[in-house]
This record gives sequence, structure tokens and C-alpha cells, in this order.
Amino acid sequence: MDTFSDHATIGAFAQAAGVGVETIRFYQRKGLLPVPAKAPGGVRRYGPADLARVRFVKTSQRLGFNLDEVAELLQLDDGTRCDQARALASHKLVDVRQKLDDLRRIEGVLADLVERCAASAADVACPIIASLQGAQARHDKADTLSAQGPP
Amino acid sequence: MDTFSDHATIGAFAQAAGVGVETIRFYQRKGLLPVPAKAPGGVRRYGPADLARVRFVKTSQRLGFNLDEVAELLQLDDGTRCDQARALASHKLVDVRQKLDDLRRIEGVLADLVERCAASAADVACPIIASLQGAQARHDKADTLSAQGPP
DNA sequence: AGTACGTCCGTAGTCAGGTACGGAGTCAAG
DNA sequence: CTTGACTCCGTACCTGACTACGGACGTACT
Repeated sequence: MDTFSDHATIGAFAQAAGVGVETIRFYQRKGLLPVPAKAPGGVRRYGPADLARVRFVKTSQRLGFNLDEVAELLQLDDGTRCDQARALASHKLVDVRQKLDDLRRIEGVLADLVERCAASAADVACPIIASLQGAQARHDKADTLSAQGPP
Repeated sequence: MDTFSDHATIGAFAQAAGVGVETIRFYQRKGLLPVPAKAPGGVRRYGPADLARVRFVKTSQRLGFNLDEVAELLQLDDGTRCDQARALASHKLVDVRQKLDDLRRIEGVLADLVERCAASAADVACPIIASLQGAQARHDKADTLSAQGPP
């Protein structure tokens, strides 16, 4: 894909990776990215392997892994410990499904509230506010958000 | 609901509201909760109105509003500005639906990865790691997470 | 009177994932 | 030979929603 030679400086490298220079350094401090040895002149140079690494991190993040989890995944990047990778991924899948459930409930409540609010002529109290204010109005979907949902 | 008299101290009040004492003080600093005048003895007392207020905040949070947004909602708590409340809620609904889309895509990718990983005998490289490592393997759902998704 | 807990208040720390700053060094062009 | 752009490095700052600390004071039991 990219002809990204082995001697890019951190600025060019960060740009190629689509992140800021500070992000590169941050990943280095976190141990997510190796710090290359200094080439003559005191400047560090970056190559395609580094680029692949940053992309690995970014793709993993998009899948919902946090940086600690990405670090774990990176330990497995020789691809020989499939079962461990699968364990991490399925755990994350459970997380994601939990969040989906929460969000779907929230969507339902919110949609219902907006709809009822739109339907209510400027007569009485706003259904949204009434529903937030508490449990006086019965048949109130917001009660289905009993006391859990996303923390 | 609860016979919660008008002279609870902060500790009892926080417990009744299901939050910590520090959270009450934090909400007061944020202007989400009034600071009651000191009763004789130098102690502040809390009543049902305060309890309702904390519940309002917590319910709103569960619906995905952040504390700044809750503060806006609280401005409207006389229920007479239904249109403004509806605007806030529908905007939040858009947010929530966006997040749902993102999460559904993520779920799809993750589920696919886990499934392919389970199906692969201990033969070649782990499909999960391979997919994170880049775009070499074609027909790769992880590519559908092109470069956006949740930030 | 002593002890133990509760309150008050301001300040500061936590977590994640960066982002920004400041001073010093290096390099190429004009 | 100076200007400007870049790098290196450590440290501090940011958001959001709390959580903790520390010292002074008040209240309750015994």
C-alpha cells in the first residue's frame, strides 16, 4: 500500500499514521510502540513496521479495546495464541452487547419522550420534564430505566 | 414514595439518594443542587425536594445527558418550555442513534472475528490478530471500520 | 470527660487518552 | 549566519464525573 521508507522522522511518520506527533510519543511512553534508536544526528527514524503498529492500535481502539487491552493484543501479535486473542475478543463482544442493550433501552425511552412531547398541545406540563421529575405520571417508560443502565 | 422528612443531614440524604456525600457536594459546586441554609448547630438539612432533584439528575444521566446538559434541563423544570426540552431530547436521540450504529458495526466485526477464530483449526495465523495487523487478508470485515467509528 | 462518628470546607487526586508547552539541539535554505 | 522548521524530552494541562484528604468543629453515647 504505502511506500513508506525506513527513515521517516517522527513528524512524517505521525502524519502517515494519521495521528499527532504527541500521540506517537504517548504510545511510546505507554509501551505500545518501540522507541527506535537514534540515527546519526540524534533523530529517531520510523519505518513501515511502526506504521503497522500504530494502525493495529487504532483498529483495535475502534473495536472498543482500550490501550491496556491493546497492549495485551500486541503481546499476541505473532498470531500463535489464537485462543487468548479469542478470549479477549469475546469478552469485548460481551461488553459491546451490554452497551447495545443499554443504548437500545435509552433510545426507546428518549424516542417515546420526544414523541409524546410533540403530541402534547401546549396544554399541561411537558412530558419530558415530568418524566425526569419522578414517578408521578404512571405508564412512564422512563421508569424502565429503573436504577441501572450505563454507569 | 419515601417519607423523607425535611431535616436529614447530608449523610442520610446521600444515602437516601443512593450516592456518596461527596457527590452531593460536587453537585452543589456544579450548581445542580441548591445549598440549603444552615440550621441551628451549623448543619445543613435536606428534604424531599433535594431528593427529587438528585433523582432528576440521575435519571437524566442514565438517558445519556452529561451534567452540563442536565443543568440546562433543570432550567426548564417548571415544564413550561416543552419545545426547548424536546430540542435537547431529540438532539440526544440523534447522538444515541449514532452511537448505536457504531456499536452495531463493531458488534458485527467482533462477532465475525470470534467466529472465524473459533473455526480456524490451529493451522495458520490467528484471524483476529491478522485482521488487526492490517489489510492483507481480503474479505475482511474489520475493513468496514475504515477510519471512523467511535472516536 | 472521653471517644467516636458526622459535618463543613477547600483543595487536590483519579482515570483515559491524549494535547500543549518550553527550552535545547539539529539541519537546510537563503 | 541567521531564520525557520523540525526534533527531543520532561512536564503540565485538558475533559467528565467523581473521590479522597485534612483539619476544625459539632453531636451523641457512655
